[in-house]
Amino acid sequence: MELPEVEVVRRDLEKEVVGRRIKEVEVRPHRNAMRIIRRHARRKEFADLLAGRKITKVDRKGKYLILALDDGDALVVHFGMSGQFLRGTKRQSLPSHTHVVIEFQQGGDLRYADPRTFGEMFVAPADQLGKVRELDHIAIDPLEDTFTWQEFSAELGRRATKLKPLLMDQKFISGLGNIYSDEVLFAAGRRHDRMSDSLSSQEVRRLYRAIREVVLDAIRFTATTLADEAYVDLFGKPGEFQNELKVYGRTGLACRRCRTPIVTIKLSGRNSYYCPQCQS
DNA sequence: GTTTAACCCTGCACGC
DNA sequence: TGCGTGCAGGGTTAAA
Repeated sequence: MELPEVEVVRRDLEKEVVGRRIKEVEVRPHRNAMRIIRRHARRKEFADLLAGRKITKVDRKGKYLILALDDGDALVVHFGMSGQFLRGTKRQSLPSHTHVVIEFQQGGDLRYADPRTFGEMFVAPADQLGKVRELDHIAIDPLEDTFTWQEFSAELGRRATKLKPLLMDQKFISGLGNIYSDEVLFAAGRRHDRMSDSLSSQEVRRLYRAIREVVLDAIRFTATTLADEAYVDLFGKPGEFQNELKVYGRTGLACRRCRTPIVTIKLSGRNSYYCPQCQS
């Protein structure tokens, strides 16, 4: 789950849970639930920090969600690759791999399910929010106003590495993962293995524009739901950007721009898709 | 500074 | 039908 998916969920949460007061939190008995709240020693410790609190705001930092609470603490959530929030009610049975259920006073609940348990959630106390290790190294967000072409260009100048791992590096720019970095590179006409310090200023500008464009487009199409992954929004509805993908997952299919078959290669354990004709 | 691989985990596709 | 194997993926960490 990458920036667009997290942002769509954030917007849903803003409408659905901001202003609601938490009645009770259940951390499910299965041992994997403890993996999700791994920063807390006990189920009760996590639940007690949330009970009685009202959710006042939902922010996003890279792929992290930050739910602000009325006592200044914050519930920090990362979906890993298979985590999801679902809106529900007490009468609805819990989906399999549900690890946490947040019940609201005004009725209804919010479930966190995550089969592969790469996701995580924890309560950060108000006085430590600024120094949460996972959050403070996160680089600039492509949706922020401060993400300018000048800023991007300057940051790029400090590195000398292959473009794809650089785009996926959350300390360089936040929010891009395997899918969107491939889509960004296609939109920019650059290959995954082009060295970042070999780009002309024109190429840098095109890369910058591609990042903004792809991320905004993906959000507009309510993010990407792949066949083997299960991203859905708060109400279980899949995204639609998978129909707009230009290269990701399209091995052997004709490039939408030039009809050349899309190629896939293995790059440090991750699949990379690109058009050998359009990208250089 | 950069690069690679291993690790965490489960569901699923595949071959036999 | 049923088993074993390998793969996917984000982020961290250790090692090269």
